[in-house]
Amino acid sequence: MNPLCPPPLPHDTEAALVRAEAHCTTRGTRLTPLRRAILALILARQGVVKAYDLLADLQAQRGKADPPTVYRALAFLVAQGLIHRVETLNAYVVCCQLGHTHASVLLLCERCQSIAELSAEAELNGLFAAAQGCAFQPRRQEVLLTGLCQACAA
Amino acid sequence: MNPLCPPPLPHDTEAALVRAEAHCTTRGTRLTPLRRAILALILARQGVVKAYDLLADLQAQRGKADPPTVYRALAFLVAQGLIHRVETLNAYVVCCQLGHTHASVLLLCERCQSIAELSAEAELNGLFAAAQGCAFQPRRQEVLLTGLCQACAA
DNA sequence: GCTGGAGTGTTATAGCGTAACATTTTAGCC
DNA sequence: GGCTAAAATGTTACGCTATAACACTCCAGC
Repeated sequence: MNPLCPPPLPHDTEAALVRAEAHCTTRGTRLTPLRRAILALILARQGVVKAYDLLADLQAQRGKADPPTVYRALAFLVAQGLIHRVETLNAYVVCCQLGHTHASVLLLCERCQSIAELSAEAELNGLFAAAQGCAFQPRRQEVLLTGLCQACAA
Repeated sequence: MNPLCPPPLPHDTEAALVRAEAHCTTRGTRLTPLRRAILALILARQGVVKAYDLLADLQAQRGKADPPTVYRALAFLVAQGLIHRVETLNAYVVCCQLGHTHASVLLLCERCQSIAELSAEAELNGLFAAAQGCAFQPRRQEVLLTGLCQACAA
């Protein structure tokens, strides 16, 4: 049982898109061609992606595109739990566990900038409990650990 | 033992400045007049502060000021552990526990935007351990819980 | 007094994100 | 099929956030 998330590189883009489509259908939302295209671009970049990079990609594909187009699609994908926003980087990563709303912990390598996703339900629940102990009602979390990935630490 | 951090409002600005000064002296760094002034402005605003608000304050005080002036001071204060940067908000808050490098967990109320700071060493250590279990070497963390503060939940 | 480094001033610009409104597309209904 | 309301997208313009690059000042230590 490896809690680390994805096979970091060889995303199977097609399969991921099919899964995303099913995920949206289940939720009664629509993965429109535009949204699907942008998700595909994110998957194609395999890692952390910036909005304006996607904008450039989209412009390359279609000749013209403006920021709101990208940002709206990103907002939708985040809302569906298909991608995560990484605040520290002003960037986005694909979620590796769509379908089951999970507590995400992101691991960012400060050397190679790679991102992995950790499943740490128990630890996060501890954190939530601690907050509740202070009469704070947590609803969602943003947890980013910065450090060295296995490869870079070697 | 209340893990929640500060008396939320009545910061004793003078005392905090004195403490900050001592903190810097200990570390061999200099809380220059400019840095001190900006820290004072942050303290005066009692809560989460945006860089350009500080810029406006500084301009009001001194007639002229430019972004790098503020950002350099903020970078210094963050480096000294005197304030925290809140990525999600592109904003800054005073640290309530200067002097002992602590693992900060921020609690942001999504209704009134107030920020509190939680001491949850044990839970964070659990998180670090989980990351290390995946051969990731964490160095620092950014943990933000969003939800409802005691007042707003009532 | 010279020098090097830290701190600050100044100008310009890059990067990130959204408001507001127009237009098109879609789904549901008669 | 045609109608309507809501959702989605296109388009324009702009505001906020942040940093690069270079000049200048100040001060400690020799």
